[in-house]
Amino acid sequence: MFEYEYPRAALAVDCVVFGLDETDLKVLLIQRKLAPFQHAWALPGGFVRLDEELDAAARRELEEEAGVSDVYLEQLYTVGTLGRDPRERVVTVAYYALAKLSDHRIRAATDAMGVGWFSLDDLPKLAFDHREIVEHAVLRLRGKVRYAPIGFELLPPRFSLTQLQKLYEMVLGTGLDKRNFRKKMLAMDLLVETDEVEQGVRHRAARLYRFDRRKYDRLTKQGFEFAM
Amino acid sequence: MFEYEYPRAALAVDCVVFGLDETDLKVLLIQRKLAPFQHAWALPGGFVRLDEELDAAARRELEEEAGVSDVYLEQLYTVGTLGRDPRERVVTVAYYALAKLSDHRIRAATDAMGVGWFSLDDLPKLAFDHREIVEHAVLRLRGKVRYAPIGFELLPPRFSLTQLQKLYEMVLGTGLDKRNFRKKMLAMDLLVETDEVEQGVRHRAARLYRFDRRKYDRLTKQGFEFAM
DNA sequence: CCAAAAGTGTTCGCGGTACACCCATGC
DNA sequence: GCATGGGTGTACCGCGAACACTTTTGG
Repeated sequence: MFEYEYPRAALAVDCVVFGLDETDLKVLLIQRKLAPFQHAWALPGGFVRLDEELDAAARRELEEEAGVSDVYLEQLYTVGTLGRDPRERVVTVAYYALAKLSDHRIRAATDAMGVGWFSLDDLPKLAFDHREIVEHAVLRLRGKVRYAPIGFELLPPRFSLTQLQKLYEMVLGTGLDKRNFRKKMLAMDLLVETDEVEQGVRHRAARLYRFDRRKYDRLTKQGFEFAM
Repeated sequence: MFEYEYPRAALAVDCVVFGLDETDLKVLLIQRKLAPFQHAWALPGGFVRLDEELDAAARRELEEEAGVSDVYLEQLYTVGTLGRDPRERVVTVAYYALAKLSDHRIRAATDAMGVGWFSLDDLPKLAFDHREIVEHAVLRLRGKVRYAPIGFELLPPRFSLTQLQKLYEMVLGTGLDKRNFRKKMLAMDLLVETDEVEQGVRHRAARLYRFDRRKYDRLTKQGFEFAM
């Protein structure tokens, strides 16, 4: 047992993991095994250990609860509303993560009972205030994807411009003009044309590109700002 | 005494309070009375009570330690780096606040030994990792002031366009063209011309304006986005 | 040859930027 | 009358937006 002079809140982390399906932007949820909210869907997360960094705790919980690793992870905000956990005061540091659903390890790891990918407009009832956290994460993603090259974290290492555009359309919730999108994206000079093309499609195969992080870092140091 | 099955981190809040002097953007610091970092300057802040919301804790500490109330307050991010407090694990939710230094109550309240306003480029050595938190807050303020009408939180209720422009120049750290600034700001149609003018200046007195929050809220609902 | 999506240029209008002088006021 | 900052307009350029057809490929 551990004793303190004043009462202390429990500290947790929760993760909103986004993944890009062929057709949809999805969120990773797990089914709770224990009360409260037993059997309800919830964000992966759990308590922070005393000797563990916050983002390490987030990654550990993702691995333990959903088998997910190697994601882009960023802190979202911290919620500590009184009564948000019926048991006791729990303050949770929320994170959002971007996973490459094209990564077969992730597909395999999350292919289990009690772990699932849900479309944003088809979420089940969520435990605690996790619904609000997801909403918040969506807004953040929407804001950030326009000013930072994080969209690429949702795509395979090699992708077509159409895939990239679809991603922006899903995240922003709007249609975009193909010619203008390509012009603007290519003009930033951050994509490298590979000599590969799409495979297994029954129409003209699209050229694949990769994101050049090196170049991005270099340009950024010179004051360049990503914008879409 | 309070007992728990697992060890728990202490939870704190810290506030970076910005204020706009005649000449400078300043940060409010307090001088620590107790170890660790006794006598060092630090951000106002303290431990969160178990029955208290996070932002309420931030406001309470501001009031208790610096006599400051009625500020614009927004969560910044949460730091929990191991070893950041030499005593034990402390996780702190950082906030930033914007205070109207024109408000005489604030000037009076912070006019005490152990409370001081410091220019950003003349900060003393700070306790803990508070220096990093301040840097982070400056970046956030710089990013946000361009896309949200929060600059007004630093000015008196009635202000001249020159004051407003100086504010932007200080926060952004760049010079701005007077005619273009006025054109753009007035074009957003969020400022209301009052019939007052600057007092006690020995040159032509500037017209004073006020920010019309109602109008801003209305326009925002219609999809308008503030940008400078 | 047909279906499906890839790929490609031009025009137009608005908004951002650069730029300099006269005016009002207090002392 | 002079010093100090207040206040104002125009020209240009670049970027974002609108918009449609030809090409490639697999079946």
